[in-house]
Amino acid sequence: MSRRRHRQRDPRAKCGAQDRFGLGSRLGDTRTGWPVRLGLQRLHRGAHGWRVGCRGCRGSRSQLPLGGRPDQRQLLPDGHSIGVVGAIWSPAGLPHPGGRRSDTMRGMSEPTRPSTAPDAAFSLATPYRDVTCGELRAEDVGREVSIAGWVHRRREHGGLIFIDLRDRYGLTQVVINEAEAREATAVADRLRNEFVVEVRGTVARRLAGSENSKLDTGEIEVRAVSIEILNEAETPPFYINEPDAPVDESLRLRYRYLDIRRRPMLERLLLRSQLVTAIRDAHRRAGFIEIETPILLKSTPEGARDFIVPSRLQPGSVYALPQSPQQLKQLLMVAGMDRYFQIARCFRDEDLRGDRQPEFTQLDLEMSFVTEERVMDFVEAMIVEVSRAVVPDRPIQKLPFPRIDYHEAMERYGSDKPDIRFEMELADLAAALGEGSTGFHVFDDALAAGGRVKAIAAPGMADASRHQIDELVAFVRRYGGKGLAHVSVAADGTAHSPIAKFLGDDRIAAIVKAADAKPGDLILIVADAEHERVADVLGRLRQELGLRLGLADQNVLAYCWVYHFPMYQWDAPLFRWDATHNPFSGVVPEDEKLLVTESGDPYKPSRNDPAGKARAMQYDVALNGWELGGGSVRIHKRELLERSFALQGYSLEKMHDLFGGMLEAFDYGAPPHGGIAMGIDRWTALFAYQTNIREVMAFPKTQSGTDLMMGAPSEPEPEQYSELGLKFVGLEPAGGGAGGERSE
RNA sequence: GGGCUCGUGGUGUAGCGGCCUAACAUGCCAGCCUGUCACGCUGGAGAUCGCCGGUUCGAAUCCGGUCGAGCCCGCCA
Repeated sequence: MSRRRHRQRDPRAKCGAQDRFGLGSRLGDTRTGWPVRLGLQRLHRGAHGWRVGCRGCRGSRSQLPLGGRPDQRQLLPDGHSIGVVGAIWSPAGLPHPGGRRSDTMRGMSEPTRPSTAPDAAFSLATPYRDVTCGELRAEDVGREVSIAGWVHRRREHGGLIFIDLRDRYGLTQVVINEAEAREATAVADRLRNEFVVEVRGTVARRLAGSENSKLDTGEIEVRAVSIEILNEAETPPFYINEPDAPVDESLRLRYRYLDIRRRPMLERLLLRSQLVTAIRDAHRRAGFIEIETPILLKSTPEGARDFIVPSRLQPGSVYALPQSPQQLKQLLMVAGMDRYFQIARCFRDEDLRGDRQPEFTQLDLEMSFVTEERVMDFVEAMIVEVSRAVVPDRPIQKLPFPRIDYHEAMERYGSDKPDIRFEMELADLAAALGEGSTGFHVFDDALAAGGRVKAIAAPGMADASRHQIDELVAFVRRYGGKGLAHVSVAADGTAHSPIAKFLGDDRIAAIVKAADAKPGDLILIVADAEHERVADVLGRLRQELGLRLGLADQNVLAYCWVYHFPMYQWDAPLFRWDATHNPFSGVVPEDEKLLVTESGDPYKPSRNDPAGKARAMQYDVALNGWELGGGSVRIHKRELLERSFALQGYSLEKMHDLFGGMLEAFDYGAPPHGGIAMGIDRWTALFAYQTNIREVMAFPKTQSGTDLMMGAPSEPEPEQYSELGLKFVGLEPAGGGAGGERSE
């Protein structure tokens, strides 16, 4: 059984991006909708043979032994297309042990396509239906079927009533003819949108000329013999049958179960399911095992705020929900699991954003006996495989992914998650401004204080209006920039700038050159005594302009790595070094000697310690300007871990209180290990052309952390307080109620 | 903790000091219609403009507060 192409009228199809995201590309005809890949050019190391099968339906697989080499692709008379669908690995084998990177890529690049269609062995028929609303075709004409679903729309023509019946799988037109089915007509008269009904009838070809090419089931209709109302429905609070009708989001959240009936949410949840399926498949094939870790954990003070769960059995004590399974996955490496992964729910009690929810999902993985390169190689190959499987139509900008040193990323893009879909890189103007005073005190002051003057050239913005410039200045100030100087390069190549009278023409010309500005460009200059601020402000400006000016191809997936982050960041008020990412991150071997203090006492860190220069074996993966994931190779030796923790301001005692179990475990033979965590919500959102992860979550929370559907959070019952030995303090006397301040 | 935006029949919007006894589209209800598929036609019901207070002869419209939602800064190892 092949579940065929499901395409519907979708007004968003006018938008190329949305069209590409349409179901058609993924739920495509399993025989023809799947783009043919020319697959493996040669067998990579570690593989035991080719896996051969129908590239379309993935059925009838056979295996060829090592050495055998099937033709790329062969079409069989029955329509199956035989070709290489993958490689056979030794049991749970490593796809490319020690393989070169190119081998890695090739080895993992054959996607196993996740499908939401069930296998033939698992019928969707139930006592209420023989078929779903998406599967009847011309060849089914004459069948007597029972079909169930929601009333999508009703069209009445006197004695003739049409019902579009909807379920997850599609839309099928039911016709009720008063002359043929008097009782069914009486029932159909009562039907309203979203009623749940079961229809019995005969599949018939539609009258010539009345086929609907917008529907997969458009060649046929079900002529109703009888209709049973399984459940009536209130008129919904918003349109379910108009996918592009705007609806206030809080209303959608309050009635999320109705929102999910709508096509766009359904599509996104399907996409998410496919993503997770592809992830699981890629990991299984690479020898990873999926292990669940506890949700009730021990609270640690660092990082984000913990969600706290009071313990009834241990009154006065609390569990914490995991911010990530970080320590547990490292313990699994100590436990010898070698390769672990998990689709893990994580919790952080921090303020929300469009890309941040209090609970979210990570792909969490860890590998033993690895180096940074080894982890990045695998993760990259996995990402490529998953991307090609889930969004096969979207090109990946560059393979292998660019690997950019942290400092280089900050220099060139002003961001540790650069959007490399467009250029507009940051240019340093120090050399162009020359020695001595520039004549413009803003620049002079910045440079004299050891700061920077940097610029970007915004293409085509030379004749920006005063209003536009003001807007950019406001933007810059929002992120702590003091101001924004600009030089516009006219079409004839001449440069104009309000600051030309200070700098002089020579310096302006040098700036144009340094910024690599073309005629028509607008050079935007930020100066600050703190070079981090210059990078941050210009980086944000670059990202903003890249999107506003349409420089970024919405369809491209531009993955890149940023690696060798600084190990620590000085925390002035607390007088200690904070781990920039993960307190367990390892230090780059040649920087290990830097993990010392000026004072000589490891427990007395100070601002000028060599540790400030140490680089971590830390890598982030960015996608189109979003931080998609981050990880590191960890410290696996207790001595070094203690030294690092000492710099981070932990006394030996505190260390043992907080990480005692972990440190003890490291005494029992911890292998070198490293891993990464990736944001599943963000990944899905980017795949779905969304900028808000709520759009890819079934039941998200509002920006104030409430669930508008369930009414969470809510005040506990008095018995719950007493059982837990809790007492709320500081709530307003009456009507404080839900959503009040947290109390421990 | 802070800044900005929004809140008008079921839904989406218009109205932004008197012309509003609040408009439009859609939905809803009723009637007609035997080939529609965003069916069509006719008629009808439905909001006092989130809430509280103020300014004014007069407030949906201005001001203050409050509640809710969104975006952002801080925060998020």
